[in-house]
Amino acid sequence: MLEQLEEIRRGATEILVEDELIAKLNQNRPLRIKAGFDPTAPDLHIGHTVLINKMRQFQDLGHEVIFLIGDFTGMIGDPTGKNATRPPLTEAEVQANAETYSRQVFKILDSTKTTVAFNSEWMGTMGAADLVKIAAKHTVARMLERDDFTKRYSGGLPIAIHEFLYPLIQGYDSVALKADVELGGTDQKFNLLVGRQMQESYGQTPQVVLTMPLLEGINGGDKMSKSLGNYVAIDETPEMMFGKLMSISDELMWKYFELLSFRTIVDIERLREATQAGRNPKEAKIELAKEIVARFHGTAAAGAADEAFNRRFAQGELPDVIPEVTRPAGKAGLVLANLLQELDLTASTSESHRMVKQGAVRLDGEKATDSRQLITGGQTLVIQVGKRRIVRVTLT
RNA sequence: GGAGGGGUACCCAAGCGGUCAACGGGAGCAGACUGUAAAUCUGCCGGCUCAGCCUUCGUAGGUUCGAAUCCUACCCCCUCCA
Repeated sequence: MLEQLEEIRRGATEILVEDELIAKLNQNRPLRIKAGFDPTAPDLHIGHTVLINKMRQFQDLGHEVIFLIGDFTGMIGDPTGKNATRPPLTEAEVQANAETYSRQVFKILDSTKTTVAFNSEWMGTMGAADLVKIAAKHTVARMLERDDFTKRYSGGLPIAIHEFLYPLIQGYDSVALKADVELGGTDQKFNLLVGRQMQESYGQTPQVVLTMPLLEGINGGDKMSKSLGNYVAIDETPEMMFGKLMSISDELMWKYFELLSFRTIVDIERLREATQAGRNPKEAKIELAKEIVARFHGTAAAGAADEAFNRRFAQGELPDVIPEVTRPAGKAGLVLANLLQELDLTASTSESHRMVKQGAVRLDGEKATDSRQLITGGQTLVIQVGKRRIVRVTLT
């Protein structure tokens, strides 16, 4: 039991209330572990895995993990951490996203030991009277205690009434599932605590709340999220994953080690000391990137991604795989600026002109100098814009 | 219902009759350098048939030689009072 507690604690920010958790563990039965996910985006990113890894841990300890997909609440949009009301998702979008979620999560969780639930199961059939009953269990003052609501309210930003329902429904989910423990990011603390209160109102023993730290996005600062575009999705290609992980700052790398790596704390500390003693931080970052890529794509793919990255960026070689396209050039040929834009290498011809001016455009490795030059048909050439945008085009 | 404040480019935020395609910051992109798509420095950052032209400052009109800046109506947000 003590070892169990030790393992559960690892990496967690907060356990509320730890004594209650001990009491539950002492009952010697599989606990019902709830973790909810909002199906707002079609793929999971490694930020989610911080939590999923913890779920896996509970699973390995013999507890029952419930992967709750908030398909009903998804239509509201979680106001947590938002400074604006979210646009609601349509039922079809939610459905499609939810399916992708449940498929991906089993890259980490053991599917045979996981219960997947959708809160539309009970919320979808609930009548207005029951919803009012739920709403009656909470007050506006308590709702406004929430940091993001307070900020928005005092900052003059709108809060729609239905956003108040989100935490209430999430809390009710715990009642419906009879959750013993609910996991979530630190930003979820308020919602998770509402669950405790809801369960008490419905005569259940309140769940224990365990929060995990939020993983910062690859640009640092903000938390990793789909909408901010600073994420590494778990079904990205090994090369993309590797590249993105290599692009994090040296400082951020250590946070990633802490939250994502399966290495022991001692092991990570050793790496850090070696780096401080003068080892190239790049080396440690490569180890991190390889570990993560290997988790989702296997060791071989991770090694290959490392090599490809090295060839491409350290030695400036062209990537192995270059997208190929064919384009009619017409009799007179095409103006370079327009061609770049048509190939989606630039967003506009204005940008094309700028890129050429900045020396970012290469044709078969030769730096282009005239954005208005005519590219004639009957040739195949490799066009690069910057280091990452590249295409092999055949002009007819 | 009453009184007041506000809506500017991806985000934040200046501007308050011409010198505004619009200060500044963030994000993003590019170049140089390097230890990597780290850090740092520099440049770019509405569109186009690109040294010229066109369309932007909540929406629609108006005043003016000229408006993001003034006027009118409308829409939306916030604060206080009821």
